[in-house]
This record gives sequence, C-alpha cells and structure tokens, in this order.
Amino acid sequence: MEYNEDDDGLLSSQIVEEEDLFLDDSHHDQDIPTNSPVKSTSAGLQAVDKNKINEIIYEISKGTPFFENERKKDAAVTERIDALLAKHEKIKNDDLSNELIVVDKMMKALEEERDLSQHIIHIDMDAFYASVEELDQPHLKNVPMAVGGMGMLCTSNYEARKFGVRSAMPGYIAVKLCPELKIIPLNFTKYRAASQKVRAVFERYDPHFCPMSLDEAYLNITNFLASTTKTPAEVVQEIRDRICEETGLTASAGIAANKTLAKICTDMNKPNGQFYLENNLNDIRDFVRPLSIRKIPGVGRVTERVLNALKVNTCGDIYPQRAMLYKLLSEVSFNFLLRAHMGLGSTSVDTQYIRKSISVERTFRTLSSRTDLYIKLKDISRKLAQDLEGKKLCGKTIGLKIKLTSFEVKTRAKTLPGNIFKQEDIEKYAGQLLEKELPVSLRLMGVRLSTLSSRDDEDQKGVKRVNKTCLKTKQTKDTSNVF
DNA sequence: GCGGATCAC
DNA sequence: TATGGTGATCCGC
Repeated sequence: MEYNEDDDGLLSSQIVEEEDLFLDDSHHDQDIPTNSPVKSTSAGLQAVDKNKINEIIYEISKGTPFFENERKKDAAVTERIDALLAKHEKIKNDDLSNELIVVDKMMKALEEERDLSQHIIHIDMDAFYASVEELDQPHLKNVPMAVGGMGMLCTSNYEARKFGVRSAMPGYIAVKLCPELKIIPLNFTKYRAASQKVRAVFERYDPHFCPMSLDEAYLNITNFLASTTKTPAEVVQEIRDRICEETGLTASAGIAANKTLAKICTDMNKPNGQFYLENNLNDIRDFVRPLSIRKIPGVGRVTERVLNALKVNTCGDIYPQRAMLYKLLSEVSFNFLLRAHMGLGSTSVDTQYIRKSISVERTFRTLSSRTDLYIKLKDISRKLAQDLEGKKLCGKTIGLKIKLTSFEVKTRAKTLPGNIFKQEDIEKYAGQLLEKELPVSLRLMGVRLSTLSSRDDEDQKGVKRVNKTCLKTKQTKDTSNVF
C-alpha cells in the first residue's frame, strides 16, 4: 500500500481520520488498561450495548502482546501520577500567595495578547473516507461499513458506529462486534480527488487556507467577511452548502476567534452541523468554563488522567487550582493550561510549513534473523532515499526505530558530521544503529532523517554552501502539552 | 544531542 | 489472520 505517493507529504499519509478516537477512560481503577472504545455519548448507542462491546473487545484482546504492553504503559502512567500526587501532598498546605501573584501577572500578560478581530473557521468532513465510498456505492449508506483492512480500520460510517465500530480499531475485532460489517479497502486516489474539490471551495473563501489533512482545514474568513453583508454563520453555511453541491459530501464546522476554539466548536454539532462562538469575551468565558479538558486539542488520554488526578476536570477547574498547578507543572505545560482556560489560541492561518524530519516505517510479520532484518532495512532505506530525492532534502541526524514483538518501542539516533541523502549512506548508518540492538525479534522497523537541509546540485558535487536549515520555525501545534 | 512519551491526524 | 504511518514537541537527562 502506498500512502505517500504524491507530494502531499504528511497530509496524504494520514491513515486514520481524526474523528471519534476517544478511548473510554472510565476503567482506570480496574484491570482494563486500554482500548475500551465506547463513550456513553456515542451517537445512537445504548448503555447496555456499551458494556457488551467493551466486554467483547476485552475478551478478544486480553492476553495478547499488544494488550499486555498497553497494561504496562498504563501502569507507568499510574506511577507518574502517584509521584505527582506525592509532590502535591507536600505543597498542599504551603503558602501560595506569591505564586498567586505571579500567575495573575501571567494571566494579565496573556490577556494583553488577546485578539478578537479575526474570524477563524475549522472545517471537518464527516466520516470522510466512508462517505466518499458511499458516493460510488450508495447502497453502502444503509449498511454498517468501514474503510481499511482486517488489520486496521481508518473510519466507519454511522451505521457501523452503532455497533461500536470506529477509527483505529483492528478490522477483525470490528467484525466480531458486527458480523455483517462491510469492509472496503483504502483508495487514496479517490479521497485525494474528493479532497481537491473540497479545497477548491475553501480557496474561494480564503486563498491562504491551511489544510491539516485530506478532510480537515482552517480558514481565516476575516477578509471575506469584509466583502459581504453576510454573517460569519451564514458564510460558513454557504461554504458547507457549496461543498455538498460540488462533492455530495457533508461537513461540520466551527467558527470562533482563534484556531483552538474553532476546532472545539466543530465538535459541537457533528455530523453535518456547525457552531458559532462569537468574538466576545463573555461568550468565550461561558463556553470554555464547563468544557472537559479533554476537548482541548493537545490534551490526550494520558494528560486527561494526570489532570483529573489533580482534580482538574474542566477548563473552569484550572483557575481555582492555578497556584498549585503553577508549582507542580513545567512552565510550558502550565502556560498551555492557562491559555486553554482563557480561551486563547493562534489566529494565524498560514499554509506554509517547514519540515523538521522525514521518516519511513513498516510493520511486518515477526523477523528475527540478521539477514531478514538487514533486507528490511534496505527496503526502508530505499523508500526513504526516494522520498528525500522527491523533496530534494538531506539531513545530518539518522534515527532508527524498532518495535519488538512485545510491542515495546525503542529509538536510536546519531548525529553525523555532515549531511546524507543516498540510500547506501542511510542504510550504512542506520545499520550501525541496528547492529548494536542485535539480536532482536521485531514487528516494526523505521528510519528517520532529521536536522534537514535543502539540497541542490552544488551540494551533491561537494561544494561548500551555507546550511539552509530552517531558520523559521512554524509552530504546527497551537500549544504543547506534555506533562 | 538522545531516548522515551504523548499527541494529532 | 493476528493493533498503522508520519511528523512534532516536551521532559529529563
């Protein structure tokens, strides 16, 4: 399967659609570490079904190496939380008035940067791959259907979701949940074509729109609004109507003062809906306060657990705990939380991005012999060299990633004196890293090149040139989140 | 700079 | 038959 055959880079290589990837985190005190996929809020799902589905998944998964590894990771998170709670216990009764003063100063500074002049929208196609398949085969609309393979599903239609079948679920588990499930193989050519049509619509409203994947984008419609008497909500309705007219597909959208809020808003009326949060301080505060912190882009399953342990469940909980959080968390993490609480986010929607690394990784049936592993390394190096050629890149830091049959992941890296890009060089240096790990039994191998520079003919002839490594650093994530 | 983790898509 | 691939960032060395 070719995920990356065009020049769309990261955008075309997306395997799983973003929607509904929630894991059920209600079992942390129990023996079910992961992958309980059903949230009680799932569309059309009965509570009875939810338990049954979780039970079925548990029965299939338990005892597998994957499951055991997830349990181990879960235990590590629990330890981390315990350590944090111990720290919390120590400072609980401290006088935090100094911290309060510092934090309130920080908030005042953050408030200064608030910009309510922009209208940002986030648009997300509903069950994109599945919907595209339904265009070609309309009868699929009425049956539970998923796109992907027996190993992994990318997305499912809403019929299938009633059975608990969702993105990032192995196909064979999905079939156990829903025996009549129809699985359609991936067809990226089709999805790219549909995506092109959608993007053609975006372009009319914001020529600088920023696509995040084949089915998702941010637009800044501030300029467009200046040329019309329509309200933001009317414009977004119009965009979604145009998309539907020109592709037959539905989309959901969020409208707000910045990207973070717009993204959260998209979720409010999914599928085939939109939500407008007005650029008004009071409305933003009222909107953010009751939000589960998990809704914040950047807060995942683990971070939610950590915060919940600190009695932070909603964005509103951040404020009363701010002095404690300031003492307990890193500067970066705390800042991230403060911004979330205040409803702040980036208002710049720019299309250009600077790549910092490029990699190829493959999963395969267990390999153990030295010969097999080095053959695999050659394949992967060849693919990486091809990609580097297509993008005219070279790089100084070579990295090897291996996943053992136990699902444990290791990475190794070495920064070289100079840039490389040829297959033989990649293979040679990655091979040196692999050598040190032998003997191993692997299910995945990956090779990565970072500290990138652009390459041209002069470089290849060995002429000394100024390193063109990215001087600008575009922040792709609005915020960051690792605690 | 390195390795492990986390997150988004 | 048997849980994916690409890229980014942060933390603690």
